[in-house]
Amino acid sequence: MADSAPPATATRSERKHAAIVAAAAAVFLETGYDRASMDEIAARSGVSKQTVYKHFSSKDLLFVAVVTEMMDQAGAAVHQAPPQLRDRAELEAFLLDYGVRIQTVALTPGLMQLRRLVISEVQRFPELARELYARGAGRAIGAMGALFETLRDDGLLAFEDVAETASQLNWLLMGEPINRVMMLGNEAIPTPAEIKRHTGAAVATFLAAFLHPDQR
Amino acid sequence: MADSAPPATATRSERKHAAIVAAAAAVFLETGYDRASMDEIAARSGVSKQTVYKHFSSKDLLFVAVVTEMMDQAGAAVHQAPPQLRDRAELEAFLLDYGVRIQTVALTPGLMQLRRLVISEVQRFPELARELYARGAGRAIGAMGALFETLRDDGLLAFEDVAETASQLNWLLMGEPINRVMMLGNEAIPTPAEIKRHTGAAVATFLAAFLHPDQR
DNA sequence: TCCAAACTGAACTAGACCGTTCAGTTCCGT
DNA sequence: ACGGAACTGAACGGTCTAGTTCAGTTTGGA
Repeated sequence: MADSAPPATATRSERKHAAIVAAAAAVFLETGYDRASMDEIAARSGVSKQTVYKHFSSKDLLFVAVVTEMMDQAGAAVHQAPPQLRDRAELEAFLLDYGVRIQTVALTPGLMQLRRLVISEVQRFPELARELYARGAGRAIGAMGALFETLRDDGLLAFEDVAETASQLNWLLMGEPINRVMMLGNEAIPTPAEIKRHTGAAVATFLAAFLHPDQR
Repeated sequence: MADSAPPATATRSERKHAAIVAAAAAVFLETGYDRASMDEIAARSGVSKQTVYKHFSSKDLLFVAVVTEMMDQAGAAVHQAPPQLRDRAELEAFLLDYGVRIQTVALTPGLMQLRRLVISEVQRFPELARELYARGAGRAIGAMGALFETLRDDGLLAFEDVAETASQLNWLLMGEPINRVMMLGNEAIPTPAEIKRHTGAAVATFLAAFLHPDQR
């Protein structure tokens, strides 16, 4: 019910460890930290409670380990190499592709629920929220900023504040859907067609503001 | 410790009612729904537990009443009449003022914590989250869209999709700060100077994209 | 093959908390 | 001023949970 198929070659202890993390992730995401019961996590792992406490000496530590693991998995799906962009058309095509991709990856039931979970425990586990922010918006904005500086050098973009500019693109793309889905629930996750339309509008606004005058 | 000075002219029952709501708001905001204890709410209200249950027959109902009340109070602080804007300079000045004002009102420790609280209970009380979204971003975008249509009629703005355009302004302004503060905590609330700078950048981008060509 | 480490299953401690109850007191409208 | 409604304070039932303990079983490396 909560397996991610750990390799059968692992030792028994490793298999149990993975099963506990997987079951705990499911239970925490479904019920939140407070209502998640260690007994249910043990039952769903197919493991005794004793064993759960052998691997994770408290509910707090298990929670931190589980959330960190989920962030690792989510982060692994996002990376990509910086592209070579020669003119306005290539830039626009890249931004459209990037916008669709980042929304498709981020607006996932699991990631949105993880976000809600982390926010709901921001007081008790502030370092988890910091980490999620750093790996999400922080990372995206940083990487985009680096790309923008080369594009400015190439005379494709014109702007003053890199961080502000990259942040504006990010929130033109993500602000509306991420906040709507957070509040209205995962049923409000946009369809691919909606993502494409919204991305087109956001990229148009961005280019109207930051495309270098020579490129128009 | 949690009083909002209910008028002394009210009946005893009304005073107790108000005290319960105020104390419950504080406790729910501090600890979240699950960890909030009815005993502590009663104690902080200066009221017996029996009386709490006389006014609110369950923790659920008390929570809904308290959150609704907080949303009412927050919503009352936002309204304003649609302005008359004649040229580019007036429009720009209005947008700068609007941007600063909406951020100043929304990026408040109480409102941010209310947002976290509602998000953390989105599964159990989806109607509260829907309501908060409708009264927050939904209302702001709707009102701004109505204004934008008159500005288009007046030849000040040029755009295709009203809702998308109003949403873009909203998230250019609010996306970055609201999401950063949600994750990094209320210590990350921007200073007035930061709000002003960020608003200037957002409004510049918006006008670059949507100011009518005749107005440049 | 053998033994230490890991695991099982179940019981148990200790505490929190919702919602109820009760006997007695205070308030307020008529 | 009086009677009913609201309130107090404390206790209690019932349920749930984190974490521990224990006696016995399984596993896997040397």
